[in-house]
Amino acid sequence: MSGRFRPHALGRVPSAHATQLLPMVLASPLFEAGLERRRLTPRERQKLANAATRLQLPRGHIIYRGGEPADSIFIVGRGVVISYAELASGQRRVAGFRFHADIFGLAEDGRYVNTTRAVTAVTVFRIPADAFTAILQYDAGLAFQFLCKVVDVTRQAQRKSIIVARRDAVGRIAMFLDLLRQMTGDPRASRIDLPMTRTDIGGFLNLTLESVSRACRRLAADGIVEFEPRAARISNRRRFDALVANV
Amino acid sequence: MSGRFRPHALGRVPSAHATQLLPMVLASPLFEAGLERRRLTPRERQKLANAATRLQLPRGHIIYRGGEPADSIFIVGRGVVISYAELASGQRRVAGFRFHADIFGLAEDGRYVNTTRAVTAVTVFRIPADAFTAILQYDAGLAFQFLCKVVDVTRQAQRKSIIVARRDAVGRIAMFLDLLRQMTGDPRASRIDLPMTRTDIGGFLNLTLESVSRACRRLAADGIVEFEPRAARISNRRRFDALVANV
DNA sequence: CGATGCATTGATATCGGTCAAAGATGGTGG
DNA sequence: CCACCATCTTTGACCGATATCAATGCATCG
Repeated sequence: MSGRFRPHALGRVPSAHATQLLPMVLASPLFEAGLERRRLTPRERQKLANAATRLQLPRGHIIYRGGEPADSIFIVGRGVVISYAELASGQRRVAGFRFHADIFGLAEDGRYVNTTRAVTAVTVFRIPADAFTAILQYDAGLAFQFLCKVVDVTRQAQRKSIIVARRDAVGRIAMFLDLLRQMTGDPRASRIDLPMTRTDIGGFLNLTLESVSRACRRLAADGIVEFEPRAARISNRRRFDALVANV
Repeated sequence: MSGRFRPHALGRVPSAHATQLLPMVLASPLFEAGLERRRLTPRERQKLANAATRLQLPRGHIIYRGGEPADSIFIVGRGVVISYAELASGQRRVAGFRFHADIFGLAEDGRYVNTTRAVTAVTVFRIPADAFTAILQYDAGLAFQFLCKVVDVTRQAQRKSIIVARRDAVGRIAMFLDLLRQMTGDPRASRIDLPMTRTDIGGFLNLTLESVSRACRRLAADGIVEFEPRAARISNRRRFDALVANV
């Protein structure tokens, strides 16, 4: 989707939050031609580490709330973080989950958009927005890494919109598991970590927690996915893939 | 949502572009001071016009299909364009609608992601991607305009996700009308153009065309919105706003 | 070991999907 | 200018799936 020419719509954008602009720039045809795979060098890693504060947070800890002034960006070191908007009705629209090496804390109009909470005990690195901007300006390599990250944001937003468009709860759960598998580990792995609650999953998929529970039980009853306390295991790959592809 | 560090996910992107544009964006005064409203100057307009081809297309014309090699970007001059993905099932997931001055034709891996079609008779301007890139690199003003546009993309994607999360068809239609009003005209106007079909609206809202029709009729029966052939008129502002806000 | 949050299961109601058919609209060509 | 045809819209009947309300079971952590 695309709006009209409305420069003022940007509002006041502190420099750090300019980073939000970049994903779209990258998604544009300008950059369509080619980048090879690349990893952080020790030097780049060190640069980031110097600017960062390491935080150890317990499960359930609120990292920031939507609407608060945004002065830092965060990178997940270990654990899982959930990002959600709280609606007037009290319902929570879950925007997504953040895993190892994911960046979060992008802002709009100088304030955080969503609330983020530690799903598990987590280690996160906090980097002041201005320091982060400064690093990116003088380190093309890091800037590039960052661009890769934010492009992923749009990609996953698209994927989410396709998942939620499905009507059947079972299909949504299957696609959700598939999404998690792709984000957190080996895309061909059969075991998938599920540290979040049914409520959180429901918030992401627009389902009630009861529907999530029933859909999971049905997948188990049909011999497609086994559920362990905080994980899922695909027991029938063929039927699982068929379910996921059935869009 | 944010993915993991997967540089290769971008596909093949010439590093030259990424490294040049990023510092430029970050270094620009835009992100230091906040931005005031700004319009295309005659010179900027001329620059774009020189690079563009003007196309007159009839209603229903397919501008490009998802998967085709992407070599140009487009700007809507007059009329409305729809952007959608065709799923394996034959269903269409409508990503959004493009109006006057909207840019579309963003690509992934060198190919268009969605299919775009003229909802009405349209005038669109086609600009080769490389020419467009060149202009942006040497014209910070235009680059800024472009950034404003693409920021709008994320903003609207978020809004769509909230709309689709609603369960009631009537509420979704109301929010959709509200969205259209904000995009196409005076946000306080009571009359809203509706050039797209019920099927197209349903594709956007994840509803069948019958459900769209019923929801519209219900809004009419309740005296909240009147529907004319290709437009809607809000007859009870208070109740309409309450419906929209009831998220 | 008790308490608290989370998951499961059941009964019922509601809402949108599906199938079907008729009605309105707009565009085209005679 | 009018008639016809294609497309879009409205309306109805029925069904199925999920939300909702309610209660029980289960694990995890002090």
